[in-house]
Amino acid sequence: MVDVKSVANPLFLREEELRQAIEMLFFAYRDFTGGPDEMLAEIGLGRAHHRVIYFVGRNPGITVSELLKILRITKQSLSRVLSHLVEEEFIIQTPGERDRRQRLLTLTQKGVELERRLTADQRERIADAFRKAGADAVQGFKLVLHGIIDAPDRERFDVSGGPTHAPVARVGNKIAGDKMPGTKIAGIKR
Amino acid sequence: MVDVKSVANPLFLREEELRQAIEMLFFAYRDFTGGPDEMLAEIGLGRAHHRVIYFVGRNPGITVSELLKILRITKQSLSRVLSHLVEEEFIIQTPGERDRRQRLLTLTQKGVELERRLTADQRERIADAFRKAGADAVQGFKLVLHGIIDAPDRERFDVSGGPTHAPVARVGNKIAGDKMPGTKIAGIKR
DNA sequence: TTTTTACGTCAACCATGTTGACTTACTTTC
DNA sequence: GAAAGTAAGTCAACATGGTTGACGTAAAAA
Repeated sequence: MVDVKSVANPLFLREEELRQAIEMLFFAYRDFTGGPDEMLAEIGLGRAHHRVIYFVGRNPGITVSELLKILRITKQSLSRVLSHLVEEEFIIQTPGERDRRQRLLTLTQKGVELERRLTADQRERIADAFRKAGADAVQGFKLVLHGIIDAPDRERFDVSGGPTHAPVARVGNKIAGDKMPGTKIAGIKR
Repeated sequence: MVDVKSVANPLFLREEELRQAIEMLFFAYRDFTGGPDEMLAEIGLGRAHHRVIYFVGRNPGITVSELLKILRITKQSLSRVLSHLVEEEFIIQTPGERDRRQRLLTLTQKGVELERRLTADQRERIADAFRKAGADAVQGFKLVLHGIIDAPDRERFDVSGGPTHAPVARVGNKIAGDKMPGTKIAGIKR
């Protein structure tokens, strides 16, 4: 039989569609973090360490306060994981050149290796999903995620639709102004 | 100038694209849970309570063990939040008819109201993102998320591309067999 | 009747978040 | 050059929500 609701009541469909998205986000995130969590547990680290390692790896020389803005946690909370990572030599701190109050954070070789192992798992999961879904779906995926992210962080991402069907070398089209001089943040590298 | 890397080294682009997706997932989930978290804090509840309320609301009469499978936490952990929710009369437990060992979970009116308030925030965020991105992007979004989710839970979702351009009344096309007789789980309602 | 299952409970522990108060070193401003 | 502001760290106390392990009760299944 025909599903009456979807024909007679578009509002139900909308509600249903949105709930589906909410749930998929829940399940996807749960499974997305599952792999790394297991690896981390084996070496006595947690998800919080992963996040720090990830964003330091992504933004070498990042300052503590920049990292705090990304993670949206308190410095006391960060301190716990960060000092552990420094003790265990996954991360080194070097005083800033221009401002010597800053402690610039960088991964050590050991840190880089761990980061690779952790991210490899997630990258593979995403890559599989991308492959199955196809290039257009990937573009849609990014567009929607982009819209879900709060405005201040949204501009970290260029989602303007890279080379899918007709690869075009986009020349010097500024997408987001650098808010933090001297430091490129999460994913905007041009 | 043209970005040399994306032209000369497609592997770099791929790596870059995957990392971008990883980060967007992080930011999106962080912001996606932010709204409800604030509301919950005001009434002395946490994200864990939200998840329970959500999935009970979605699956009225769900058993404890089914809920545990969805949440992937221990029963001791669930017990803490669940018994609180029962005490505060957001949820009622009724013995199963066929199997009287079971405690079937249902939202009270108070529970339904809270669920609405919490989910409204998330639904609005998703709806905005969907509106901005367009129908095709939404379909891509779902397809990719679907691929990210582990196989066992994947079949909770019908992602076959509903009515976007040409609405078709799909007639009795079985998408996933019921694994749990008598109980419809998260998003599969036909 | 025995065994298995669904659910609950007590206890201890851990990871990771919070607030609040205070310190140190360095930079900026007047 | 002194005062104010800022980057980072620290100590302490607490909350939330996960974990393991052991044990109990009632009902269903073998």
